Amino acid sequence: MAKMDTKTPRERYRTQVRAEIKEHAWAQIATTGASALSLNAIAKQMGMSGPALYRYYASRDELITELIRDAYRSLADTLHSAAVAGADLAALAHAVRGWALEDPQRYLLIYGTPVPGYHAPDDITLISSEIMTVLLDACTALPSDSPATPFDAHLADHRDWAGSHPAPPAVLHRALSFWTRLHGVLSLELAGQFAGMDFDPALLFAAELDDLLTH
Amino acid sequence: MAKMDTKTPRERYRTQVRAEIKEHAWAQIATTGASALSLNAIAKQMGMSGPALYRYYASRDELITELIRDAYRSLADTLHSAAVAGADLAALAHAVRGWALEDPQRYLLIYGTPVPGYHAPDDITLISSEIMTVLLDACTALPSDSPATPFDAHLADHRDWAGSHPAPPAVLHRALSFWTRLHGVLSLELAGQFAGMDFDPALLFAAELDDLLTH
DNA sequence: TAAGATTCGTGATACCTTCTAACTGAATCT
DNA sequence: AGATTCAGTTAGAAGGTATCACGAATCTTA
Repeated sequence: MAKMDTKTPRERYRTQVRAEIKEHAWAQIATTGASALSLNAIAKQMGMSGPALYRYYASRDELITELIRDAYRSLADTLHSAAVAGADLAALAHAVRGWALEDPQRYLLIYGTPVPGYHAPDDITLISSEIMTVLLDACTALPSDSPATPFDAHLADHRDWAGSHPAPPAVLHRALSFWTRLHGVLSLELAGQFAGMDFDPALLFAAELDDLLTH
Repeated sequence: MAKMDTKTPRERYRTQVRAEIKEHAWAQIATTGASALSLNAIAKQMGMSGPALYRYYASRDELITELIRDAYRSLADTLHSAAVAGADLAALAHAVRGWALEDPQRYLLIYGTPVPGYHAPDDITLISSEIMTVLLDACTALPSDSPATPFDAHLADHRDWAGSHPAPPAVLHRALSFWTRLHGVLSLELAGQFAGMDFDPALLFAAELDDLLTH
């Protein structure tokens, strides 16, 4: 396919610098949050002066978009490799939780408060549908004996988002519940909303997951 | 109690300007998000020049904190008056959803991505416990026939956050599930994560609520 | 190998932002 | 009436994004 030798040394240098920029960006985001990300600060940390960074990323937005893309990619890969290793829905849930706790701001970059005007490029939407596919597969593999709800009927007519996945409405419903419920616990935990209360969020997560699997 | 005459005309003017500043702030937040809130822009919109605003709010953080406080207050009032009007858990859920859809950024200001360093003042924490109390009351009023889970046992020993509320562990558990599940659907909807998929989020919300009430 | 083209990094600059400081003028208090 | 308080102004520091023009290093090509 492509030339094996990672192309010219200049491009190698270029991609390496881009990677280094992203590493500093992640470090900064982890401590200050994405909204306070400063290209200037990154440049100084790397020993070069301000505008030099714009040779590698056209704008702050472009860098953040790339970070979002990488975050999605990382989550999709985590789930995919878990699924390949034979993970069931429960294992998938714990994989997501582990991934989120590894770097809370990375999770929140994807699923947290969005900037009103921002629209993710199509390739990112594609990755998110990859994730949904893994989820749907895992839900399909689960026995489903719950009665059809009104929402199930609605989903029978609104299943474009599942692409060509042959899952029945009940499975689509389960996938959505899985997503929203675990996100509910996880996002509140990561946002620190459970801070004062001293119960263990992991147990709430487990309880929600159990309820999801047995009902 | 206090002097009825809303105090001196100067203080009246002061509080009126503070209110006007907050109104402009909310308008700005609704369109640009809280992270892009600009004191300068607000000042210009009000026909006064930049630094004048610092007579009313010592810093950008102080203004945002006040907005957060007002948001919490508004949500607490909404829930409280609904409860007083005899709302059950389902009605409470719809009250929350209505309140959130009224101004998505206001909801996300409370429950969205937090700034890592930020710590809300105590009086805000107090309002949030007010909300929790209304929720616990509504959960108590509901029949509860589910078997005790391991998480229930854990909650029996970690119930400080419920204050002096006499709710049994199963009710505490239900309140937490109520909170996290509805937040799960709501936050993903408000964040636009359901954008591509064309199902109706209201029906997913209703389905989650129904599941919460019947199981 | 030498010339030409490309690309990297720099400093200068424009225009934002938050926020402090010094000053003016008007309203309020004594 | 005189003193004080307080709103609002301009100026400016410090820091941010982003563009531009220029020197310097490197790659390509003849």
